[in-house]
Amino acid sequence: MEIRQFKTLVAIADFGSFAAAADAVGLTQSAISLQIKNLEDELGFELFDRRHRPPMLNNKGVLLVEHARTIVTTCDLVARLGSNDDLKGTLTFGAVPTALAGIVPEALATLRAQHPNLHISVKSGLSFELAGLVRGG
Amino acid sequence: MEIRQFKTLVAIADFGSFAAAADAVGLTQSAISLQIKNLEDELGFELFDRRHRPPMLNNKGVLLVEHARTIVTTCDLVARLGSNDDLKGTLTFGAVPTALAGIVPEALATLRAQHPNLHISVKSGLSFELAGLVRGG
DNA sequence: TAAAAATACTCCATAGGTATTTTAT
DNA sequence: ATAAAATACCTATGGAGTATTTTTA
Repeated sequence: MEIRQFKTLVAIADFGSFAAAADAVGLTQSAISLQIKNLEDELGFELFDRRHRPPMLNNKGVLLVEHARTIVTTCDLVARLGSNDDLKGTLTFGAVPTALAGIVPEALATLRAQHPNLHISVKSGLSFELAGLVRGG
Repeated sequence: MEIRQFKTLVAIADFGSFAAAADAVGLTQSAISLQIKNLEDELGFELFDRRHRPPMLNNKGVLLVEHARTIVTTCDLVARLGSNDDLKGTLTFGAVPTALAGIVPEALATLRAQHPNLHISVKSGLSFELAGLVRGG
């Protein structure tokens, strides 16, 4: 289980195909294919329905994407711990209900504690709805 | 940033020293030392106060341990998704006629295929009627 | 002075790339 | 017929081990 695999999985969910995700994360399609295969092998179950092209997330896949988002988000947060320069302005982000009820509150508290001058706005919605909002700016 | 580094970090926090953590995660002390060094290099700040022996978590280190716990916990959760037993019991849900004729049949088929032990009951009705049923339990 | 961590080096596992084949639309 | 994923093969990066040196309690 590697963070890079989770980032890839999230990218696939957000961009709709292995190839598009490859482009998004700056790797080749075959690398993405292998990452997912290895992840599936390690977990012991499939994440995609391969009878479709591009492969479609199955229900366990969808579930896993949510957890992957948690992990990737936390990593991003961690990566920003170094820059002490205080953030200002407004941050808007979306979260699926599972995340909202899960890690978001605590993450929000941490974020607020570290950046008192940052105004935070949270949108709730399902993955595809959020993706739409992002596309629309 | 690697999951293994976060596991190691948590182990150090829990066991009190690099050497003890090495033992806990089944690696050598030098491997632990390198993992932490690489993590610190990537993040751009130190996690430990080296003037103590064993090194002591500094305040950023303590903060990071919390995030590391989030990540490690989520990974453990993910690893257990495979052994998730099938849903049992009864699921009752309502659908408006349009949905009943549209996406419901296929969704139902999928759901039945994935959870053979789940009994599914469907109520038909208009939105406000269904809302009433939900309120009434 | 005795622990624990850091360093130097070596080896090997594996992630990713290129090229190709397979598959679903 | 075409676009996308899977597969095969190769290379190089870096993670972990052993042995040793440095450090602080």
